[in-house]
Amino acid sequence: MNVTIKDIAAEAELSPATVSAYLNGARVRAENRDAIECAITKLGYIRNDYARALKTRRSRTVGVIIYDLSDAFAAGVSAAIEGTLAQAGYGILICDCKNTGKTLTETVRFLISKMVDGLIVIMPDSTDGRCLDAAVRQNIPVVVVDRLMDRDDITQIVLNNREAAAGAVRMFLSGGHREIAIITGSREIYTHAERLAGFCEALAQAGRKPSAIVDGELTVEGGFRAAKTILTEAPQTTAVLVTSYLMTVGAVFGFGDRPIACAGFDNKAFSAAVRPDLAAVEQPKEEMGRLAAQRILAAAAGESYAPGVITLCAGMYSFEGT
Amino acid sequence: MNVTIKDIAAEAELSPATVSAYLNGARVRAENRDAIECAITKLGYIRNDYARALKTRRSRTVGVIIYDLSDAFAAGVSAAIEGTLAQAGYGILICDCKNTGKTLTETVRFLISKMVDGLIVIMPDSTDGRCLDAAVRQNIPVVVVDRLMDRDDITQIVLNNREAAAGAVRMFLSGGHREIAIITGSREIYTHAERLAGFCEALAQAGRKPSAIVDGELTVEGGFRAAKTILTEAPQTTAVLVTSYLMTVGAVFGFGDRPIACAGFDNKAFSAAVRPDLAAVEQPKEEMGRLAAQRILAAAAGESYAPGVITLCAGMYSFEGT
DNA sequence: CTGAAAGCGCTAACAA
DNA sequence: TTGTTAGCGCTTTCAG
Repeated sequence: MNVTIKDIAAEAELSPATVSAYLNGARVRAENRDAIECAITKLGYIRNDYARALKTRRSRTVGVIIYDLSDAFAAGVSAAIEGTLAQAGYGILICDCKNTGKTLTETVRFLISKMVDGLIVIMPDSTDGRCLDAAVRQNIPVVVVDRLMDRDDITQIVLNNREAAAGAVRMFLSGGHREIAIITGSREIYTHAERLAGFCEALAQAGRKPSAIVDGELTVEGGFRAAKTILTEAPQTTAVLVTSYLMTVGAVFGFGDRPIACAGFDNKAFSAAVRPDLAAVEQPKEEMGRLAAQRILAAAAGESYAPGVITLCAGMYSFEGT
Repeated sequence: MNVTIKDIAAEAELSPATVSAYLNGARVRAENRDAIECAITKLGYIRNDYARALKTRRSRTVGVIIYDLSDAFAAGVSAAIEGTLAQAGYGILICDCKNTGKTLTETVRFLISKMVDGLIVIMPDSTDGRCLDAAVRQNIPVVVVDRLMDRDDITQIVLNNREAAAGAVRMFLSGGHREIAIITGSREIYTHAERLAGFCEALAQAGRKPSAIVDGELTVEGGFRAAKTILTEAPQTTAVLVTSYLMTVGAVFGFGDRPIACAGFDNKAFSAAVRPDLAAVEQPKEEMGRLAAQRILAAAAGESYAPGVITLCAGMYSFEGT
């Protein structure tokens, strides 16, 4: 059997309540403090957070639901969430929907059964917002990152995707480009739909049309093939916006030596290192994660939970003469 | 207040014990089953796993400690762990040491306080194995992935890194290459030290010496710079082994059009998509994660926990005429 | 097949 | 400041 607060109390010849109080920061007579500390190290006591959570009704754990842990964006945001939360003594329970095959609703229930103090969802797809009902009903603060859902009782954090894409287009235009194409992902995915919309709007504003709109799989290979498609079907193209990082890497290879200007998302490090002619829209992953975590922490600390939409701006890095 | 098993019992006019028994798979009279199910959906009951864990002494949660969630290898292994564990109804509590700044010992204690049923550590550095003492003392099964620690009371899962590197060298040799270099990471890191050792051994066996040994930072940029170094300082080089994925991508750019044969780690998808001349050593991330998770599950299921070292073999993909 | 009672380890009143 | 008591929500003997 494990060593409990009772054992410490016995060893220190005090009551469990006193030990508990001390552990929670209350003032205790110096000699008792020493006795407790001594007993703790001697017996190797580690506080049982489950028992504590059961009593206090706070688990100091938050659930993070993401579609795919292997995705760099999601992993980056998750890392920031973890960092912020860990600093406050919280743990994170991660659920990767992709390889569990469970529905969001089931996953939410699973996490509720784990008594999470908050829920952060990073799911790019277009699942119905009702899958969060159970959590909201239990007053669990919910933050959705990187997409918009049709509900006003949760916090949503998104990038200004339209403006980010439009910015890239304007950069191309002012650089003299007139035949501008886009390599994008499925319209089912919020971010890609928005980026495409921003792209088209900015072009329309300049009185132009896209030289090509090519759908690609969200992989290096997808970007590679999409680039080849542009080369053959819209050879007049001189500039291309690519709406995801992996596709950007593939597209760069696909274009090879062709003098085609490229801008992508999240490829800042990649560009800075090996392709300084490649412009990058950089999503503030750290900030998104930190904000999400802080929202949960604030709610857990009793601050009134104010749902709403937080829209962040992307950084634009143009490197050498694009 | 939340709806508990008592509420269900009251609603169904049964005792909590009966409801609990039913929930745990015991046989109940059909009418009672219906009454319980009915009450559950009516009241929206979700079982409190913390209370259950406290009683049963099993949290159905395992802790995963990794150095950096943003690292593709770690994320891939973690995803496999998550998938396997989720299927068994387990949750995973992820701790990213890099951005919490906590020591491994502290993190282990944190996870113990969360009553984890097992611990999986994916830390490439050379931290002393004693940081796992607390977990072992509590009979928590521990699996360490991707490095070897000097203890025989835990399970360790590693790749046969030496053999993997040697295989790449033999491939180069049989392809007619004689001036072979390596771009590698810090010797402090188990995997890089092993791969370098295997590289040197295989060359020595063929009576040759490395044409260059270049240390790089484990990033795209690091690989890029290392490639440039080889170009200037060992221009006779015709083949290069790179010991990490990001460095491989950087090196490919660094070498540009030069006719230098390359082999890297974990770049299979990348190569298949855009550089079919690039050979790849592929680490079985999924298998590593699955094995780790299964070990924990087996131990949790009461099977005797047999510590030891599991050595896996890498896949070798040579693509077009390397 | 069902119920009563005890307790997992902890905290929160309240009393001393 | 410290101790007593009760109870978080669940499971688990042991009777019935």
